[in-house]
Amino acid sequence: MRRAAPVINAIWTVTQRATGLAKAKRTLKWQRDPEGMRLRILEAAKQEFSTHGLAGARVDRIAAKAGANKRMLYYHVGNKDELYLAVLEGAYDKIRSEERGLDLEHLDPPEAIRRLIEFTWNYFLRNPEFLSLLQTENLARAKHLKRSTKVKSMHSPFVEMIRTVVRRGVDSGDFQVAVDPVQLYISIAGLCFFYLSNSATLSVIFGRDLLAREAKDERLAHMVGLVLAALTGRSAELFEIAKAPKSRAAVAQTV
Amino acid sequence: MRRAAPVINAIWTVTQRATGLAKAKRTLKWQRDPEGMRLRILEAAKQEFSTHGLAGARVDRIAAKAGANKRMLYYHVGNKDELYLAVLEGAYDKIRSEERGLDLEHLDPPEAIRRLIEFTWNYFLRNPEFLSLLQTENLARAKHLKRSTKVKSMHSPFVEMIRTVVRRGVDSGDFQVAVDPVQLYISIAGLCFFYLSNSATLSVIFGRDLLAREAKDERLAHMVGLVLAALTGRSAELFEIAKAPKSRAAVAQTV
DNA sequence: CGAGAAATTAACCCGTTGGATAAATACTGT
DNA sequence: ACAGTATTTATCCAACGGGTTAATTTCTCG
Repeated sequence: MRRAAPVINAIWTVTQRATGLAKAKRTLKWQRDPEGMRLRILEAAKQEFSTHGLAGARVDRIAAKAGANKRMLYYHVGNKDELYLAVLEGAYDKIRSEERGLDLEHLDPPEAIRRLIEFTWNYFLRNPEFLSLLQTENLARAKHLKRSTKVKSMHSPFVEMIRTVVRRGVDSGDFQVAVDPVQLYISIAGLCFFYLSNSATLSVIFGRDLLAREAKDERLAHMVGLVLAALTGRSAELFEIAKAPKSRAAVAQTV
Repeated sequence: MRRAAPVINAIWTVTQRATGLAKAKRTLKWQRDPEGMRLRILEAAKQEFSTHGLAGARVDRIAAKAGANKRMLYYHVGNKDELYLAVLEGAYDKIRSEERGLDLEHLDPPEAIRRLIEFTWNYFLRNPEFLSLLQTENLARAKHLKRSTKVKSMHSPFVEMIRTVVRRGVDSGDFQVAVDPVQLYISIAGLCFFYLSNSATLSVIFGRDLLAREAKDERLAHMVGLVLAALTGRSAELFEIAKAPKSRAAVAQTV
């Protein structure tokens, strides 16, 4: 916590006065900005909850990070639990909206699956807080999520996407099996999620940095190869295609 | 837990006096049992840390659950952090020892892989606290694990097992690719881990109980099918074999 | 421009919690 | 049996942390 709220607001104020209003009649100690404040609070809370978990999160730290007075959290959002739930809902909202942007319908089935895996992988990489929040919420046995009608109404478009892609793949002969789309969805998410969410312990156990550039590339190739091989039945080719020369060398080394 | 320390000790004492020593000269208020005490403390701590996480765990609750005076935790193990690390080390020690008991060498490769998946799945099912502890530790970015020379020296025998199994499978023609054993290990663990550790949120999202008997059976079948199909290249047959009639119906329904 | 509402700050409250201190009791070897 | 040590109990406490109360300041609109 580098700095308390009033300071930030003071800075803003000074700047605005200097540039915008020329000669202000008196010194403004702070400035109103309810929407901005709410956003800063939620952003700060997201950081705090994802790095410290629910119980480990500190309300004072959230306030400090948001450049706000602690009272503001309760004024704009609610108590710690409500704050946490708001963050969680925001996180689900965000991923759902990005998921909707992914159009798999016009791709040929194997390519669609590849895209799906890549999206999931990259989304997790770009939003590590999402992973942490899910971990935290599961540690709490989804206690809060269960009370959220908002999240429950946000259906992922992926299940339906996968369903049609798989159907098309089976019809075209690309795929050999009509997997349950929910299972496949969970498998893809799981392959990505576990590697990233557990990278800290796994890195210690294996004595190598799983988040290094090469390791991540290799992992993506492996996952795409694994899933597509299972669906198409052509493992050899797929694994080869999936792997960059560098990665193949790494495999040879460890195998 | 069921009973507080003094009570347990009192009961023990009474029993022993009544049966063993006939007429005890005076009433014992408590009994010494350093080893037992330590075990009870660690067991209670495991429960507490796995259900509440590190920050959410309460030292007083651990003491109560262990049937001990709070002071005992510090006397026998150490402060909260040391207690947590001891629990974590115990958890790793346990899984490693069970892993060592799994002999895959004499099985034909596909069967070996199936056994491996089943073991992992069942171990996670039987030891949900292990999953929680890992989640907690990863939330802490493995801060404690990094300091544990003990855990770092406990190498999982699985990587080597997988390496030889894969090699044998490739040689025999059962497998089409020589996957990196570490990647495969992580994938198998991930498929199992994610489903179980995130079952709470996933169950809410999908509106179905992922821990119901049938759902679990179906999941295991799916995972075995997926991995073996990828390795052998014979997806259709494997998925069919893997699925019980009931599960197949479920798939048909959702596909 | 000024009064009332909205937003923000400042200060405090009080139960909780990890940890510590000291006293009491049980055990062990001699 | 008894002295010395190991184990356990009984209290205490200072800091922390979530939440609240009350005062202050800014903004809006008639």
